[in-house]
Amino acid sequence: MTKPIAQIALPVPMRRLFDYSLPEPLRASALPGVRVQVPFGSRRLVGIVVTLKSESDVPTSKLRNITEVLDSEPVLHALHQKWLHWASQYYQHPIGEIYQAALPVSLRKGLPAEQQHIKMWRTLGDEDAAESLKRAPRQKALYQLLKQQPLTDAALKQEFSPQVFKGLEEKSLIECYQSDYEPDTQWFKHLDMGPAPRPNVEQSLAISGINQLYQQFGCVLLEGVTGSGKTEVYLQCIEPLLKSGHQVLILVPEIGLTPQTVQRFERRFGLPVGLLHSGLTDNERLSVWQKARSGELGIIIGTRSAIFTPLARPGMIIVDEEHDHSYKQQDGWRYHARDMAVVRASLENIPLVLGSATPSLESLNNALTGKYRHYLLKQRAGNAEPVKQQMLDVKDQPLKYGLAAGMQDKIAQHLQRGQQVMLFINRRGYAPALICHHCGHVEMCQRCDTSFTLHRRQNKLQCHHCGDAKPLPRACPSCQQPQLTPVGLGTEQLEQGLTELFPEYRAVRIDSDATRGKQKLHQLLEDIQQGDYQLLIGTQILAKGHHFPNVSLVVIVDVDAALFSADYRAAEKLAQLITQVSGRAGRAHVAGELWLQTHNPSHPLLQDLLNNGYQHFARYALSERQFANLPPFSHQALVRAESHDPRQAFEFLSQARTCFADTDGVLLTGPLPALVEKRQGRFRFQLLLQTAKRTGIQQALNRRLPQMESLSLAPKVRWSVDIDPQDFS
DNA sequence: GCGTTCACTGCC
DNA sequence: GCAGTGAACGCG
Repeated sequence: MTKPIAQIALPVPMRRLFDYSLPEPLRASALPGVRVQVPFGSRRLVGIVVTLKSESDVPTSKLRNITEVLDSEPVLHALHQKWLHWASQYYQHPIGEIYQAALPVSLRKGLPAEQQHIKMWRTLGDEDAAESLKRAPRQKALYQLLKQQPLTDAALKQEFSPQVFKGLEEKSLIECYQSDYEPDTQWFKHLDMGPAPRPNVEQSLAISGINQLYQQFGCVLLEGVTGSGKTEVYLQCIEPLLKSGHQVLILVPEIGLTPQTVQRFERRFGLPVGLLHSGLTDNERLSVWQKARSGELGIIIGTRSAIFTPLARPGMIIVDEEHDHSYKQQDGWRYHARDMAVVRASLENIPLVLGSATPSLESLNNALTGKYRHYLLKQRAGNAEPVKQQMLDVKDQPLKYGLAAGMQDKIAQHLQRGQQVMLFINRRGYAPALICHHCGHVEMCQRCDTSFTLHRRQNKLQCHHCGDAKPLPRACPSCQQPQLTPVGLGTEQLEQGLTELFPEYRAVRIDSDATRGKQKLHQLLEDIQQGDYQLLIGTQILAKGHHFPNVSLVVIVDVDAALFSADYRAAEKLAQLITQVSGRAGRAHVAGELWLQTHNPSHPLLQDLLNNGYQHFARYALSERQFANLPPFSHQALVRAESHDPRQAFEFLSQARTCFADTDGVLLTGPLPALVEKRQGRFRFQLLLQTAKRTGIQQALNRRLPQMESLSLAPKVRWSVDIDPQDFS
């Protein structure tokens, strides 16, 4: 007997499913995992069938009919659904929004999920009209190509401009038609792989260890210093999987997706690689999604949300640079793609490889306790000299553009040797504040209660929290005196300062201001490789995924802020930055150096990192976390709340706290103001929950979230739950 | 007297 | 999240 009720996940922020009745004609096609269109209030929404059942708790009078079934087969298979339900429980996030996040935008809107037709071009008429096209060489070329055989629109558009098609179409020489789409899912039967280099001993160990996990769940932490050949390990683990027709999903950080990496995969395996990143249109995304689902693509490389890509024959998931913070979604459903990958791999029963030169303390702990297999790659290819890391004590030293005299000399030396110098400062703009020299007034963003950053290049003041900008005032808005002085140092000022100090060398700035626009970053990086610039100034962007063989000196202008940050992860982040950039610079015959400017050269974390390296530092940092009972030795959830009236958000969290008062094993901290207390006109507070066991958080929230939802202030303030918070700002 | 804004509620 | 609802406020 077919069941007449369907439970539907709808894209609304409510922690529940909705029951709909299935009219008789739709019963056969409404399988779990298909999309349906339903009436919801006065709207029409696209939802997903979760389960079918015979009865509903909702009175029959309230049940409405499903309007339409949109798919002939499920867009999410049973395992995928199970995974999303786990996520909904783990992240305590509404199931409908999770289903929504797991689908490409085109499918959320209700567009067809199957690529049934493909746009093709063919010639018209029996005679050869090529002669008549003598004066239009492009049209002639296209015509002659199509005379041989019809070709797909997508392939032709790469080579011919739309005008060429238009010209031929108007002469009635070619036409466009729809052909049935037949995916090639049997690519693995005719593979043409390139040669693989011989791995070294460490690589061999890792490769054979990972390959033991064929079609079997297991997590592997591949801890390899930069240049130790992590990618080669990936490649050699992927090879046997592709040969047996399995697919591999590779996650990379947001900016790490370089064309070189992709090319390396394509060349080695002679297969097209599916790419998923923020620059794609909705249709391009859908196309990769479809080809991954049908089994047409062997390799899919993508950023955070690519973890949701369905695979017909999954073989392995790789998370490259697993420590990278861009894997954590920072709004809405705050999932961590690496953690989602662990659970997905376990459900699909396939191996997961986490690779990093600077593993997160979470993953490292799992490796050290034996939960993950652990392989170390310590040997740098070509026996490149490790970069020498040193500190420059800047106490009592006059600083010019943030640089001590000794540092300026060092920079000069390296420049004179014809090498490049890289300088890091994690602040964009010219200066983080503009102060009136006469009355001390500082221009503040009214909505965020933070000082405006001075952007001299664009002649404006900008708030880095809400993006609000205004023109540079000519005089102090408070006392009308004209002497406005920049305070502090940003990338723009450092660039200007270095140009002044070293006028005979060219400086370039790499930050999100300078690299706005898609190809800008790649162009600048290429120019740097070419040696067009000798001084490279930038924020974190410069540390991610790019190698600069001609850089022999790296300067981190100020490390002190991170050492005394309220964020307990700041030291870990700094250590990762220092280690990552050390690996990015220098090559075999150029001895590289890295210098840190600090007022605290005796700081134990710095000492440990510089004397003993990241591996030692990370183990020390872990013991500190254990001592302080911080993650990964405890588990956290952060309830954030914000409101225009500061009392409401605070009061809501105070009441929330009382909801947990008699919940055993939950340590409560707060409500405390957020690190950025006011943002976009809203006052922000947070309440931290901490438990010893991972499941303690879920148990506590399962019991107490309904109570919190029914608090009178709950609908009045904006609030959300962040499981495993990474960022307390 | 009516038009606009705003908080509030239900959505299956 | 969002649309429909009614109460509150403003204006001539």
